[in-house]
Amino acid sequence: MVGSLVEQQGTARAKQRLDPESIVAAGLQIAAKPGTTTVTVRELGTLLGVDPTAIYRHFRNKEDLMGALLDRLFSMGLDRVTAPREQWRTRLTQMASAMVDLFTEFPAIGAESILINAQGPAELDTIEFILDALNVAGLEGQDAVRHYASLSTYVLSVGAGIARAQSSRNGTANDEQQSSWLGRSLPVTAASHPYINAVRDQLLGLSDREVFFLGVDALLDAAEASAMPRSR
Amino acid sequence: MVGSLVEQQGTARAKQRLDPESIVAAGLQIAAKPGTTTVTVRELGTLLGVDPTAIYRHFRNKEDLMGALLDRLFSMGLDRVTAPREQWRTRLTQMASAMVDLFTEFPAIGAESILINAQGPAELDTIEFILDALNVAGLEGQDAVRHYASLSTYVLSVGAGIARAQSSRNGTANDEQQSSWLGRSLPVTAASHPYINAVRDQLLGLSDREVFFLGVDALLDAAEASAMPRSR
DNA sequence: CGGCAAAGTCAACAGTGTTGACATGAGGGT
DNA sequence: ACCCTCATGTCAACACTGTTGACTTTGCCG
Repeated sequence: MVGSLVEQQGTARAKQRLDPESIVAAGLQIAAKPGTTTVTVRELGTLLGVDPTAIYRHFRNKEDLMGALLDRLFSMGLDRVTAPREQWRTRLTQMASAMVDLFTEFPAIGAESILINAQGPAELDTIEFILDALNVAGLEGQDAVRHYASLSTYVLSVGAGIARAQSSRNGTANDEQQSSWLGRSLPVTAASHPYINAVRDQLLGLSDREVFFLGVDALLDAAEASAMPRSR
Repeated sequence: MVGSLVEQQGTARAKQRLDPESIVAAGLQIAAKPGTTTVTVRELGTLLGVDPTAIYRHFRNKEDLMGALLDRLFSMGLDRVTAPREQWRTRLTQMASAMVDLFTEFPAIGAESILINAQGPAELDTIEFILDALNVAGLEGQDAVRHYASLSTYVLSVGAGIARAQSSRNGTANDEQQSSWLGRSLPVTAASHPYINAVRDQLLGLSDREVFFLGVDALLDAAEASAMPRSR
C-alpha cells in the first residue's frame, strides 16, 4: 500500500528500523481487521516484528499514536470528496458520509475519535475544508464558526458512537447483524409505555446510518437557514 | 456497625450484605468525585467496605453495572424537567440540558453513555417521554421515531464527548480550565489555511455547551418543520 | 575507525476486569 | 430448634492493558 522498500502484509517481518509512517500503516491494518475492538501496543509490535515498546521511540504515548491514526482517517475522508466547490452542501454531506464510513471501517480508531485532538495536518485541512464550504454557502465569521463546530462535533461524536456499536457487534460472532440501533427487544407494556408500544417495530428497525444522516441534514438545514437572510 | 440498617457516606463501612441499590449509590458517589475519570471495581469495593469481587454477585459484569448507573442518570434527568406537557419544545430542551449537566457532573458515567444500552426502566421512560413530546408537537409514527432517534443519539453521543473532554481536563490539575473546545492552539499559517486563520480566535473561544445547544436547536427545528405540513 | 545518539529489547510495574475455589452465614422447611 | 442449602462475601490468581527504566545494539557522522 505504502510502497516502502521493506514490509508488506503477513503476520510478522521487516526487522528493525521503524518509522512513524510504518507504525501508522500497521495500526490501520490492525484496526481494519474485523473483530478488532482496540489497537493494542503489543499487537502492533508483533505485526511489525518488533518489540512492542519500540513504538514509544516514535510516539510519546498511545494517545499520540491514536491521534496520528485519526489524522490519517481525516486525510482519507477529504480524499473521498468529489463534488465541485460550488456544491457546498453535497461536499459536506460527502465528507460526513466518508467519515462515518471510515469510522465503520476502522472502528478501533473511530470509537475514540472524540477523545482525541489529533491536531495533525489533515484535521486542520478538514477544518479549512468545512469553513470553506460554509463560506460558499454564505456564512462568515461567528456564524461560520458556530456551524462548523456544530457539524464537526456531530460527525465525530455520533460517528464515534456508531463505531463503538460496530465494535461491540463485531466482538460477538455474527452474520450480517443488521446494525440494529437499540437493543434487541423493548420490554414494555402497552399500559405503561403506549407510545413506545405503538412504534416498537419502527424503533427496532432503525439503522445507525439512517439516523446519522437525518442529523446531518438537520444541521445543514440550520446552516443554510442561517445564511439565508444574508444572501437575500 | 451492628445496628445500622442503612449505610451512609464516609470512606468505608457498612459491612456485608450489599444490594444493587447501594452499589449504584456508591458508583454515583465515585463518579461524582472530581478527578475521577472512570469507576473502577476495586474503588467501589473499598468504598463499600467489601471485597471488590462482591459486586459480581449483583451485576453480571461492569457493563451491566454501568448500565444501571446510566439508567439512574436518565431517571434524574427526567426529574429535572419542569415545563408543562404542552410546551413540548421546552421540555425536550430541558431534558437535553439536564442530561448534559448530569454527564458533566458524572463524567465517568457520561463518557460511556454511547457504548451502553442501559435498557433500564428509566431509559424506557425517557424514550416514552420524548415520543410523547414529539406527539404533542404533531409527529406520529415513522416521523416521530426518526426524530426521536436523531435527538436521542445526538444528546447521548455529543454528551458523551463533552463528558470525556471534561474527564481529560479533570485529569490534569487545573483552575477553571474554560472548557476550550479545540486544543490549546491552532498551528496554521494564513497562507495555507486562510479561513481558519481568519476566525482562529472565535474557534478557540467556543464552549462545549454552546455548540451542544446549537445542535439541539437545529434538531428541534427539523422536528418542528416536519410536523408543520401535518398540522396545517 | 571510533564514539555517540537514536532505536530496539527485556523485565517489570501498576492498573484494569473477571473467574474459580472456598468460607460463611441467613433463612426456611420440618 | 435444628440442619441444610443456597446466596453472598472473600481470597488468590489470571489475562490483558499502557508505560518506564536499564540495557544493548545499531548505524551514522566526523
